[in-house]
Amino acid sequence: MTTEIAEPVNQQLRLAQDLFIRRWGEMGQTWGINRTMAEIHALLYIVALPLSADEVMERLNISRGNASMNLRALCEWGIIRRNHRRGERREYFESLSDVWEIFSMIIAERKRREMDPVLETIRQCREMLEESAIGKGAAKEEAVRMTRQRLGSMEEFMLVSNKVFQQFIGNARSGLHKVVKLLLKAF
Amino acid sequence: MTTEIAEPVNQQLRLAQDLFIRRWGEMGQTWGINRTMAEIHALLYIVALPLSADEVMERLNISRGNASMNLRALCEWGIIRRNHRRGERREYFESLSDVWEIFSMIIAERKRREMDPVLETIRQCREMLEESAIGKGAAKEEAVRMTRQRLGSMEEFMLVSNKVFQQFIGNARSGLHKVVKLLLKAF
DNA sequence: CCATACTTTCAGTAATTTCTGAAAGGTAGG
DNA sequence: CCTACCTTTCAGAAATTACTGAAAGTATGG
Repeated sequence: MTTEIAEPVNQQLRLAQDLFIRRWGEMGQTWGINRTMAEIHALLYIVALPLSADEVMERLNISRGNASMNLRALCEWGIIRRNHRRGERREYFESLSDVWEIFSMIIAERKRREMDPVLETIRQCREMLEESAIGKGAAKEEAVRMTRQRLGSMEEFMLVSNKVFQQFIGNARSGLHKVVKLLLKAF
Repeated sequence: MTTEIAEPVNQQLRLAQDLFIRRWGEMGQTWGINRTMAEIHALLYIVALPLSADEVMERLNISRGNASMNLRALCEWGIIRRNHRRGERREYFESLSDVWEIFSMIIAERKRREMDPVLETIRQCREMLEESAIGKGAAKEEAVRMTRQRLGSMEEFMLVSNKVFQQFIGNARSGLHKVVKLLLKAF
């Protein structure tokens, strides 16, 4: 009974989901995330159900290998979860449901992978330009002073950003809402 | 006189700058910015001086065409500026000096290019799933309800984020410092 | 400890992105 | 309106990144 009535609805649902998935994939690309990975996450998020690798590969028209690798990467980012069912061998995957939590995970991971190494490099650069490394008089040279100043500003900016992100992460869902309210009131 | 003393210093300065440039280029890639574009910006930022296209291409070992295209893209992002000198034909380029301002520009541009289109798509998806589009009973189907709920959460999240960014942008340098202090005190 | 039912890996290939260099396009001064 | 000097464009080449599919790996129930 349900099927006869539901068919056009399911079609429409599918269309809407596909639209979202495609757009999300495009956005991912411009943020350095490969399109398929973004699409898989969009799919799991939008259907709001656990899906097997087979269902994912069929729905997105991708190979088994591709699905497997990207599902694993998404698990490593912590934004989808593996999901065993007793009495079944097949594994299912589902997206975290809370958007705030999803973005916390992404921010935390990006900080660790990308901000931290840059901070380390800046520290190294500053060491290379210390008086002890290039001589006392030399450190006063205009070009050196300029570069040191720029390194300092960037370091300060990134340290402050990191602290802010730390707060976000530490406080996850309720914290984020709180932060936002504060921000909006502050101006 | 200066040159004899300064030579090793300049070498060391160059090394430190190159280290920063290379790392910044790597980070750019993982954020969806091509390496050369990130490197050019890193160079202009770190030397804190206007450079000509020729100087850029020589320093980074890239072709004239590549330099030209990426310098133009950076200008479009608003994070470097063209710089004519009276009595000279050659153009010079320099980075914005304020890190907070640089990131404001980047955030504003990304919002416009990437967040806004996604928001538009979400609105479209929700329309496709309204009662008027699929029938009153159908709208109650579990799968439809779930997807609508997810679309709604994502839209809310992005709208709030956009508002926050708006504030950042509108307030630029002093505003950002203010925001940060508030945030850090809030917990 | 085998058969089954899945998952992961990875070498080769396809698709995409980025870069080059030469030609065409400005433009300012003469 | 030329010449000298720079900048931009873009077709083709190079480099990078993503994907496939088949073989190898793993775990579970009998």
